[in-house]
Amino acid sequence: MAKDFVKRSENYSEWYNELVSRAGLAENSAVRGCMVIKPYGYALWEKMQHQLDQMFKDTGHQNAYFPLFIPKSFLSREADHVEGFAKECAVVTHYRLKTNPDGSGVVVDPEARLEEELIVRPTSETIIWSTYKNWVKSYRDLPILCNQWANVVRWEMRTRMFLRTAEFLWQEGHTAHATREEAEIETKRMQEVYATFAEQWMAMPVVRGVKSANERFAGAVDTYSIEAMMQDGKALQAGTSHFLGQNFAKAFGVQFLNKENQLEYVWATSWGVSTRLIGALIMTHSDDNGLVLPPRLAPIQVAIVPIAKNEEQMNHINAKVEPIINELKARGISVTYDNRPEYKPGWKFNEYEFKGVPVRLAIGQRDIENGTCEVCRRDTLDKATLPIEGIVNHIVQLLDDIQNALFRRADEFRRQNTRKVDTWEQFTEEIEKGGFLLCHWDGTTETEEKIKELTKATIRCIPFDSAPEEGKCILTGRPSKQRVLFARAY
RNA sequence: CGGGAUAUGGCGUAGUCCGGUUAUCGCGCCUGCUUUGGGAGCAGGAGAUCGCAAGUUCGAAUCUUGCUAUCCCGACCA
Repeated sequence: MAKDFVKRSENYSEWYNELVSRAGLAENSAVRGCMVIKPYGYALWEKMQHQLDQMFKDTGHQNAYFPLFIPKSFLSREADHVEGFAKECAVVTHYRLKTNPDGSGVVVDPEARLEEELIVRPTSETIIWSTYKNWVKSYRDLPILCNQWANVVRWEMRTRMFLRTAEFLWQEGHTAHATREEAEIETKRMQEVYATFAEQWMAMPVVRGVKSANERFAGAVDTYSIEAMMQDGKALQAGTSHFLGQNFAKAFGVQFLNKENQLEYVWATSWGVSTRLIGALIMTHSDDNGLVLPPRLAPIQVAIVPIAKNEEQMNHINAKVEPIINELKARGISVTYDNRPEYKPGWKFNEYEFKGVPVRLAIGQRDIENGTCEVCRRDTLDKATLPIEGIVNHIVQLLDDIQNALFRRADEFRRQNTRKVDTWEQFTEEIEKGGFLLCHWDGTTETEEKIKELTKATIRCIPFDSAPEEGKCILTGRPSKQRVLFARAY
């Protein structure tokens, strides 16, 4: 057990913050609401990025990059869009500083005021659609399937590392299509890409569904999301894919000539996931001993710790371990051999547990004599002493087992904390326990907002796998044809 | 933007009510020796204009006023 570490069950928020900093993922910066992603956290992000990027390319997308700054007038072209983002935009008004006349530091040069203010992108729809206008003339120019890896700024009042920071890293895909059908297929395809990534790579089960009007992206016709359940029972929106209809095409005048030589507006989608996924990963698997990372995303998959009483023993162990390292690397497994003399084995054990390294190998004099090593798996902390002969095959299999076990554990947790609720009384009681509640809802925004006001619970999504079923709205008693997913959310 | 709180070595803190030697302790850091199968022990050492500014006083981390920053609770969070 780690020393002085806040327990998950005692204070989930504190546990989360301390875990993020002690595992070396990130820390709060001098700039309010912003976060420094440390090397280990960034290595994890790079692993995620790499896999997602591959999946985007496999579905026909290309990367591009658009400007950080958006002219203020662009943002206001789409009415819903500007309303949704206006309250959280950072604005650039000047382009120059000058020495303070009283000699103390620098001040903004009032002469250098921009004619039109620039907005630091909170999302790039507007700048991208103003660009796409020039790219699209004919049906032959379609579809446009672009993705950008970038940072965005949303001036949030209250922030939380990885989950909600003023600046964050993400990818945003923006596509243009000739037909509604094609755009709708694209929207769902990307939602499925996200769901696959979450489940197969992050070992995090998600609910696929569509957002209610209230929770929809500003400017979208439909928003599809993947929703995950965190260990404290709260929901986390882990990724969204929006069908934008022709809203942005009309706002920016993006038209094309179809085969019949008629002018048409293009159909659009946008979709994104962010470094918030790291927060999701932490809150899905980690425990009181620190981070638990799924093997497929862990920057370090295997850590090897030698236990030597003197230099001679260390030399023996070094020699014994070298072929194991080479073989692991040859199998595409990332491995760290930590023979730093300044730290003791116990310290290293704790350190790698904190960092969530899936498999740890310990080799000491005892093992050298017996031709064995100790294998410890991070998810269960089970230890086994096994022959070195064939250990690499064992590790390859073990990494696979851990990946599957993590998913099963998270899936089981989610199943246990998802309940059907049919009365208001039951609802107010159950929502306090956390978890997902499947309930009937009359389909109106007013009811949804009333429920939010009374219980802080929101409709996370209308799940795709929710079968048609006659019922009565938990609040109003009006008829409903399907259950929707309620939860308190991050 | 409302309500509450805090600000002391790199980090976490005692001291503040009731002003008075050289500002407390732990972690971390440096040096040395002994250690190494679950965060080692001992000895020595470095490191602080007590958030900033002004005031009261023989004397301020401590009292007063102003400012700044941060945290928590609300509001906000496509």
